[in-house]
Amino acid sequence: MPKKTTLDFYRAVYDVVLLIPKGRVSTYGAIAEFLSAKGAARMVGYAMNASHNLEFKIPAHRVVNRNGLLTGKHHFEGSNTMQNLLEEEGVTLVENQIQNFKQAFWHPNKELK
DNA sequence: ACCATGACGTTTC
DNA sequence: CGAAACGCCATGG
Repeated sequence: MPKKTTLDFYRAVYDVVLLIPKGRVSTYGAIAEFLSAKGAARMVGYAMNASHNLEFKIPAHRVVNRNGLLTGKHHFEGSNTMQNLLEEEGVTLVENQIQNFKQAFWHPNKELK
């Protein structure tokens, strides 16, 4: 069997992120856990950073940390690009913090795999 | 090969 | 409740 490579991990991350419904958000930890790489939440963020170089459009703005805080907003073009994109999709934000986070949180289903 | 860094998360103080 | 320490693992110098 072919062994897992980091590329496979990145690809899987993008796959999951693309599955996040519009107006919903997910977290690095949840995605990592879904990919059986629970302790590798940082890698998910790393994958997002690398996603800028890809031709695919990755809705990285739908991925936040477990607090519902837009920790990665500084990695987008402007200073509030991420927030604008989310609000445009119907997510309420206050001071880079997602309101009703529990409600907006979308968890990947293992059945989906 | 070693050390520092990071779009994270949990535990501890 | 806020800050720091630690664990995690890939990437770069």
